[in-house]
Order: sequence, then structure tokens, then C-alpha cells
Amino acid sequence: MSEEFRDIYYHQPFHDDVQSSAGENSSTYTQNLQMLDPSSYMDHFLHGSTDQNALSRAFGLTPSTSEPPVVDGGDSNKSKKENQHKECLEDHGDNSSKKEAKAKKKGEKNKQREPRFAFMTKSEVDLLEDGYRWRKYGQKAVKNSPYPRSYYRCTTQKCSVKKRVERSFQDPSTVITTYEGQHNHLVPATLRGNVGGIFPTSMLTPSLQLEGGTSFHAQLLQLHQMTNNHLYNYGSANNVYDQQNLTTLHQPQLPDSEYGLLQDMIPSFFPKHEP
DNA sequence: CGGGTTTGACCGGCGC
DNA sequence: GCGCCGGTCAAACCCG
Repeated sequence: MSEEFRDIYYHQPFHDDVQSSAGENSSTYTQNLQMLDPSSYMDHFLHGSTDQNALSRAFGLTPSTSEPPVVDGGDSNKSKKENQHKECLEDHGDNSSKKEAKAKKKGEKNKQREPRFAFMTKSEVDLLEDGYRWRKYGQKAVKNSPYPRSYYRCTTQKCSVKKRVERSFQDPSTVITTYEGQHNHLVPATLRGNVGGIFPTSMLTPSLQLEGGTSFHAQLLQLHQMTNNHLYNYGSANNVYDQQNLTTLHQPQLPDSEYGLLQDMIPSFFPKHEP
């Protein structure tokens, strides 16, 4: 299961003025990047990680020999559940007899487990913009939490990426976003008149860049896709966000070798140190 | 009218 | 076998 939830980030933007729509508001910018203390919810995701560990893992640089990335003594139950639910996933069956479809699927061991990628963001807005378009397909109450969990699917046809969004019940200001799967397409051309989030980077408009949650998420996602998966190429070399956008990003402390590599890959993710 | 959201029902896997 | 649980479906609804 540690493979499913391999990356958790904690993103804490500023909040000056907050409105109610994911786009305009969280007019925040990234101020700090750190791992969240293991909460009960997240226990099965990560445990006692440090910034460096987290980031290293995030970039797929975790030395395979060192600490187990995501281990929690008591997560056996959870992990089973996670696995189990994985197996329930996926069925776009539009046919009338759902049961049959599911039965078939079941028989066909259609249990591919998509990689997951989760991070936490301090935001008043639940649904952080990442450049993609999502359709909500469900909402469930979260056990032991007053906050519901929402389920979204990428609206692009043939793209089965999903994401879950829920608010941490321990820190209601924190939103936990879990992506599942890989987009097999580029970011939709327009999003509120802008190029949304992640990829066609050089096109980002200043206004969008200032949406801290957006660009940060975008970059994390991009990072994840680039480092952990080689199936998709979004033109990494030229993906350079305006440096201003992330100047306050907490600079990760990585070994020079790793840091240099990452800097090459995502320059904007590692803003130059300017005191 | 098309696309998104809401929400109760349903499903399959566990654990007891 | 039953109940719980997380996840999904899909009809009804909403909205631009």
C-alpha cells in the first residue's frame, strides 16, 4: 500500500482574501512546504517523515534501501481496505444491468491499481484548481470526521484519472487531495479563460500564477508525473513558471546530487535562494 | 439543452 | 451470514 500513497505533501499557502470559488480566491501563494505531522487519518500514508524524506520520495529519489517510505505499524487493516477498494474501482459501465457488468469485471480481474499521489494543502477551498476539469461523481461521509469526502473524475474522455478531496478533521484548514491515475492527455485548453495549471507552462498568465494553490498543485503533479512515470511527456525542459510565483517556497534540503537533478527538471520548484 | 452537482441506493470486500 | 465501509452509480436536479 505504501506504493499507492507514495507521496504526501503539505502545502501551506497564504490567505489574504478568501472568497468561495476555487479559482479566484485562495489568492494565496506558497509560503511553506513541509510535511504534516502524521495525523490519524494520514497514519497509513506516512509516518514521521521529514521534509527531506518527503520530498525525496516525492521525486522518486528515495534510496530504496533506506527507511520504508510509508509504514505504520497498525496500517494492515487500512492497507487491506485500500487494496480492497482498489479492486472495486473502475466500471464505467453504462449498460443497464450493472450487476452483470460488475460480475464480469470481477471475473476478469480488472484490478489494475493506479498509482496514487496525495498531498495536503492549507486552503479554504476544497477543490483546488490544477488545470484539469473534474466532474464530481460522489460524496461520502468520512468516518470520524465531520467533513465529507468528494470524488471527482477527470471529464476528459478516455481519461480515468480520479481524485478525492476531503478536509482534514484534525486541521480543518487543511485539504487532502488524492490523485489516482495518470492523465493521458494534456491540460484542457482553457480554464476560465486561462491555461490552467500544470503543463503548457509558459502560457500561464500572471493571474493564474498567483493562485498559489493552483500552481503549486500543478507543479507537484507535474513533478510526480515526470519523476515517477515516463509515459507522459509534457515538455518538461521548458516548463518554467515565473520565478516570482514560488519564491517563498520553502527550499527543500536535498543532497546536492539530487537537488541539482531536480533543479534541472523543475527549475521553478526550486527557487534560487535569494535572501 | 448540455454539462455539472447532489444524493440515496447499490456493490464488493472484510471482519466478526 | 450479517453488518460495516469505502467507493461508485445514476436519476433528479440545478444552472448558465
